[in-house]
Amino acid sequence: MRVAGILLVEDDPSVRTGLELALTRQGHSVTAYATGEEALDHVRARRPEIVILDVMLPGIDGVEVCRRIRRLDSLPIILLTARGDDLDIVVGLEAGADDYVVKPVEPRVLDARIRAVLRRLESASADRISFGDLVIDRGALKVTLANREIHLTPTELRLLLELVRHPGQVLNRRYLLRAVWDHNHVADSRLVDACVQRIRAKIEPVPAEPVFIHTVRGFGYRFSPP
Amino acid sequence: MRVAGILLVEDDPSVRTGLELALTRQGHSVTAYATGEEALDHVRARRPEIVILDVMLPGIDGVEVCRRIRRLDSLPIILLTARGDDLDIVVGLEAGADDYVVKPVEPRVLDARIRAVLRRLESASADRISFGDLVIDRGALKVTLANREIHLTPTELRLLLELVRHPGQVLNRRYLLRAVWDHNHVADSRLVDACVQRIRAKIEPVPAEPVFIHTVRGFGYRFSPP
DNA sequence: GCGCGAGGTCACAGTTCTGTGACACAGAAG
DNA sequence: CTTCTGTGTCACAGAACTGTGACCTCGCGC
Repeated sequence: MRVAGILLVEDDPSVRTGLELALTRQGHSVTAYATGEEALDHVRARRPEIVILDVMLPGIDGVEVCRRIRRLDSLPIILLTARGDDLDIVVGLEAGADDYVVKPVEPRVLDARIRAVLRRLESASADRISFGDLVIDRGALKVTLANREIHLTPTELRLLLELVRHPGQVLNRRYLLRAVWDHNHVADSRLVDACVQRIRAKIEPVPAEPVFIHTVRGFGYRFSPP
Repeated sequence: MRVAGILLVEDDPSVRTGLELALTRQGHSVTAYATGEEALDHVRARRPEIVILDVMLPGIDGVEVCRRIRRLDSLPIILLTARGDDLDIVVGLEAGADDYVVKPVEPRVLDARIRAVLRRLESASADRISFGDLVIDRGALKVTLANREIHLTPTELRLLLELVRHPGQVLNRRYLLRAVWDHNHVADSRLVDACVQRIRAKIEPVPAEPVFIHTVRGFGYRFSPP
């Protein structure tokens, strides 16, 4: 069961307690506050995983709290409100909210929406890209092939990332020199070729018949997953 | 104005045409189909940016289409339906949808929800993280401070990324040794300290009074943006 | 203030990385 | 086939990186 650090902000004590209890039952870890100021302090100090924010708050209202949180962080925010007219929804979402839920809401629906938002965040911020057996973990700066770790040097990794960034496209040597080495090198040098060769030696099962990095004679190299 | 490649799937011709027109007016580029099969073919062939999917479809229903798209790709999906009861919402979201909208829906509300989902996707997959003047471009593996490029060595970059991954949290030396050097080193070594010092020398305006990487005596280091 | 332990700083040697040039090789053109 | 151009391969020297140990400094408890 996933446990998320939820920050709940709701001024009505009975609604707050009810939601807190329900979300805790769903397996979340919840911290609840009644005002926007407290919520902002909590965000600054503790960085919750997700914020659930009532719109009608005393003091700073929910939409404004949402805007201020956005200035601090890009963490997910779900707005919660009794007012469900179209303009409110549009304004709320444009303030940077990820979802807008109209009260009263079934706890399991809210839970499903929380999970949807978190799931999206996770899959999108996944630090790894994979092409068949080849996995590039950009968070850890590691590359694995069929679960075996491959050691790439910084230059090799940069070149590979640059190629991978444009899958299927042919990138010429001049472009790669600029992008990876960022100096305007002599155009005629074995530099790129040598680096490609070193990468191939590490990631291609049969370097002579490349599966990942293909040579396009007269143009450059193309990364295309098998 | 942002232009998104939207795939719209809706069997009712009048609703389909209406939404297509409205979304086009909002600046999106829309392709519309009436059945799930056509939609799946389109996803396979063209990879739209986002899919808006009616639940009640002839043949394969929307929720099932959603599941099958998820097997192909993690692209965002908004479910659209006339049935708005709680169970439907939960089932729809659990099938992998990013949002669930009940018809009839104001076009500008749908637009706002589309933008919210796309915004989340963008900010999460952004290749660059910035903290004040400090910008870490994980795509290009480059770090800039106040627009001046800072050269970090691979080990330094890894350590910085590891610290940045847990903003506000104190990470102890043992953890960092494992995460960055991944061997169980002698605990008492100046290794981590020396590396932190090297990073500070490069990114801290006044290394003696660090703004980014703070020492927490007795525990370790904490990255916290200024 | 004193002493202690934790962290900062530094220089250096061993290691790794990288750009270069020479040459081999392959594919296209004639 | 011959030639020509573009790419693959390799070894090597210079450059960059990194872990280590010694020593210095700071903060804290006494």
